[in-house]
Amino acid sequence: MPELPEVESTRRILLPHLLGQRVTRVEVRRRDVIAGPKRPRDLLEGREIADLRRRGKQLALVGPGGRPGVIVQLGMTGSLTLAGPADRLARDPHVHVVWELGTGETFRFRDVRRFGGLRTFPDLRTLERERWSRLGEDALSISPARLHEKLGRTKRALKAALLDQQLVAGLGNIYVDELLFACRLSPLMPAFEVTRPQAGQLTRQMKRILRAAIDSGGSTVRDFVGGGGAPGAFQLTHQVYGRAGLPCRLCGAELTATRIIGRTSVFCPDCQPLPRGKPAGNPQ
DNA sequence: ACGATACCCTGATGGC
DNA sequence: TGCCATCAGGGTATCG
Repeated sequence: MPELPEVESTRRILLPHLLGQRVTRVEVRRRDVIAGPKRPRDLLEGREIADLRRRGKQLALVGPGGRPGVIVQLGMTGSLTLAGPADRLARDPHVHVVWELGTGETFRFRDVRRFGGLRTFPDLRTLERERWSRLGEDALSISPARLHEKLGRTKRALKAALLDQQLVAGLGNIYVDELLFACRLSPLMPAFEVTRPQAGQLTRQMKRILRAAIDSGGSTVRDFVGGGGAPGAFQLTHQVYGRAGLPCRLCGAELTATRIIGRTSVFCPDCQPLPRGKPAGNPQ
């Protein structure tokens, strides 16, 4: 499922094909995946694509001078991929919006489960004010001090806090599990008990893991495909995600699965022990 | 205000 | 083979 690395991979693949290209036509096949005005011009028809930005797991298509701005949220199963000129092929019921470029290339928003969607804004300023200001700092740029301060202000389980996009933007279930394993921290420990050195380690490992994942084109779990339609390869290196019941790669203990805020969470009970005392919040 | 929970949705999977 | 239940989960609304 698309988290920061998958979104960034998508951005990098699309960038050279989209930047400076004029959108000749936008075909909206499913209007209800779009929030805000849904006229073709609100989706950049007739305009050039001036920028492709990312904050956390969100991508924004930006027109000249910042007008208009369109947020693309991939959700669980969404993808934004390049394709050839028009589709004469069989209609894919999960392709909801198609952009045609002056070059003859197209790109499309496809989302099977429709947890993702698009959101239009008159300009980038409004987009930033109304949506991106609500997101925490991007996981690739947050400082240890800032992360420590934010974690210190919540009693939730550490994993719940790291999944909160207002606290830090970009982490999802996969990378949080991998991050906590790399730092030997229990997903169930109270966030405020993270020490300053541990926050430093979390920050470093977070960036290391995310960068490595970006370099391998993202994780392909179920049906993520990058901007070029090819799957990523990072799932080959997962240490805990999807490995419940299997032996820990470090100590051999059986990896445990539990649920934290409704998410399956896998960790090593030996390598990631609870500091002592009780877990945070209600891990139901 | 904060934290927990329900809900949206479809496809894959497993049991019978 | 088919049918049903279960599971996956990001973001948001809503509840206490």
